[in-house]
Amino acid sequence: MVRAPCCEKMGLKKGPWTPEEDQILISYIQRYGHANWRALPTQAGLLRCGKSCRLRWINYLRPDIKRGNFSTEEEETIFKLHEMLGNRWSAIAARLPGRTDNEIKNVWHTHLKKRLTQSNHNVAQQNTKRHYHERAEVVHGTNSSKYDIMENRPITSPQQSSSISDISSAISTDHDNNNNNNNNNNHTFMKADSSGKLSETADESFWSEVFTTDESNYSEVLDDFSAISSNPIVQFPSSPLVSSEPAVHACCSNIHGDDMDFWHDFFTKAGDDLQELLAEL
DNA sequence: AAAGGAATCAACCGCCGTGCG
DNA sequence: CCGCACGGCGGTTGATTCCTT
Repeated sequence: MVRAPCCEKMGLKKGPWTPEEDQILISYIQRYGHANWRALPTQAGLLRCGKSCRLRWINYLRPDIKRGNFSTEEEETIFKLHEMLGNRWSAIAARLPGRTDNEIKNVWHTHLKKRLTQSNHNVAQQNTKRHYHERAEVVHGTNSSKYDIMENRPITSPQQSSSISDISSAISTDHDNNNNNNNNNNHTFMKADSSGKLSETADESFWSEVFTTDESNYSEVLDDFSAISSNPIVQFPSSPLVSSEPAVHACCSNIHGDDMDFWHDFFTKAGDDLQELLAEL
């Protein structure tokens, strides 16, 4: 049996929602839930299509929506996640409790993108290969002068810092200073060894920079990577400050044959020493 | 105070993946 | 397996508000 035709557009209202419509939608969802968006407006007595009802609820009427300006911490998180995920607004929103994809998208296009452009303009994009070479040394522990053991993170000069860290510091240095201790665990990334046990490895900025060296869309790369790995570790961490790179790192241990060659080439773009790093995995 | 441009953001559009029949 | 409805998503629009001159 074929389903009923898609929403009848005749007579359906468009444009801004009135307070009365909002109240009808809120009351209905509170009482009956929203199992079927298409049927909802008819049952609730609204002259709207299901999509419009869903959008209104998701982006505006939900009780857990956080209104108001984005905090510095939230903006910083958006920068980091956008660097890693691209325009996957729903994925970014999932890591920002109370914020919607639409809201984040708007903030990005109205505020943050401009800041990013300005930041990129100011940051020198020089000596990339040398930079990753040094970073690889850090991972191998052969260049302790560039690695703060106590802080478990590399020491970078302003000229070497990534776009992510530049943006972050541009937004706020106080926040970082106040939260360094709390965030230390988030900056420490893990990888799986041959037994599947997690062990400590490079820090967050290291992996961010590895992946941002490639001009291609990071999210596509990540998707490809996840698709070829059966490692159950491949999960997006729940904390908004933790990127997906450790998961990518972890699933290297399951990659063989042609796939291994692909990723070998991919990492080669970031510097010859990274070949050794991948070989370790 | 008025006009015009810029910024903001709610809402729509169209596409895509998924699941049902 | 195919076609369709549906939910979800990202891109875009346009009305409104804010700012500058």
